[in-house]
Amino acid sequence: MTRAAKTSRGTDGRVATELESCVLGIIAERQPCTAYVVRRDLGVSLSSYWSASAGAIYPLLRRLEERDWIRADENDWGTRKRRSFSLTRTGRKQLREWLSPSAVEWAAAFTYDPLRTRVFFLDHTTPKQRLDFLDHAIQATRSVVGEHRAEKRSLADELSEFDRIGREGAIAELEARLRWLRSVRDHVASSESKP
Amino acid sequence: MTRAAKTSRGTDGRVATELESCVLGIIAERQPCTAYVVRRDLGVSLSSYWSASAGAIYPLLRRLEERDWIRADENDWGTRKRRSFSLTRTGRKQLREWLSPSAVEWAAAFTYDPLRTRVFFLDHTTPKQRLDFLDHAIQATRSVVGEHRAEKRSLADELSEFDRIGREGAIAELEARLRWLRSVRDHVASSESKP
DNA sequence: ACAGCCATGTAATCGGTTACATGATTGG
DNA sequence: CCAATCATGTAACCGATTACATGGCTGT
Repeated sequence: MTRAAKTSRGTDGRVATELESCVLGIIAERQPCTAYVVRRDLGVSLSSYWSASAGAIYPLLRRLEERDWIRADENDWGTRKRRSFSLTRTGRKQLREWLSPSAVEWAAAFTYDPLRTRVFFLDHTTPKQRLDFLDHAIQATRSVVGEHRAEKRSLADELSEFDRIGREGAIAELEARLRWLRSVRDHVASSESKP
Repeated sequence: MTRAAKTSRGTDGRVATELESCVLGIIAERQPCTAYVVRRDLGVSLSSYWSASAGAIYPLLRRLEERDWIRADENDWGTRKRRSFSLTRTGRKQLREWLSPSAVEWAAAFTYDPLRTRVFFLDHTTPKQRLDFLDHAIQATRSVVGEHRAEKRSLADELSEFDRIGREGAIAELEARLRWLRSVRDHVASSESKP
């Protein structure tokens, strides 16, 4: 994705990827916390964007540590170490930078929706396939909205204020997508029947 | 992002990334066309997601050629070759696969919005910074919506049906995001004044 | 003739993915 | 005790990014 500008320049000139910043945020919320907690939080968060795979997170945490944005206390746990991370002063600064107006510009311009991308090319299918695609898209989106709503309800009590607000935002955007898909479907169906 | 599943399995078992599929779509629309045209089309398309950089496109086209999804006729142009690409039969099949219901599931689940991601962590800023962030976000989103509207209007005549529809979708989602941001802003402002 | 854009590429780098390995803990 | 799950990592790969190099065309 844009992959365009997925990084934002921080206070010390260092750049952080979105994922790195997001992890900083999670650590801020849960510190001191382990890599595992970071992964789990990331997994249940809205963003279906990152896989939260170990191969992504562990090296990332090492990077953050090297930059002195996070610090780890080690306590033992069997033969292995168990490391709990907290933000450093610089890390907190970096996080605030990520949440500052200066970072907003490109974030606001960001739009990406793989369903919509496909719609652009729908004229390369037969009318029947088109309707088929749209019907499935509507169905799938509906069910995703449902899941989000259910999850929000079931988590209701344990969600922080901004967690709740964020989830509402995701639902609102999905609903807009759904309304649009329906209008496309209607349009296609009607231009179908009377040409 | 989930980066997760940014690929979809095609008819012959081969997987294609979203970008690869998207390029197949562009070639279908413009064939025979050069790499440069592909890049330009991608650049003006809605998706701020890809940079449409040469370093992405040229190797990608080579890949598609190796898989026999596209074919190039070469005509000379000075000392260099100028290659014009068209879809092969397999390529067309692959494109239709990408536009089939089976690909819809994960595409529908995909949500990502860097502004929203940030809102999740807004409790790690001061109240003042929060409002600042939200005001800028609203402003930036408003202006992006404006640009899209203007562009749609100015291109009106040369847009294909689904181009126009796709752009409307992008605008609709941005407007939903904007409404949500405003409600967040109001909420934050009011919970601010009477704590 | 030269500046500036159009156009085609290559090289190095890097973040994130999948797949794998392995140790610790818990529940039946 | 054994299976399942919790938890911590590593290795190989790969698509996309930035930065660079270079050739051809166009207008003044």
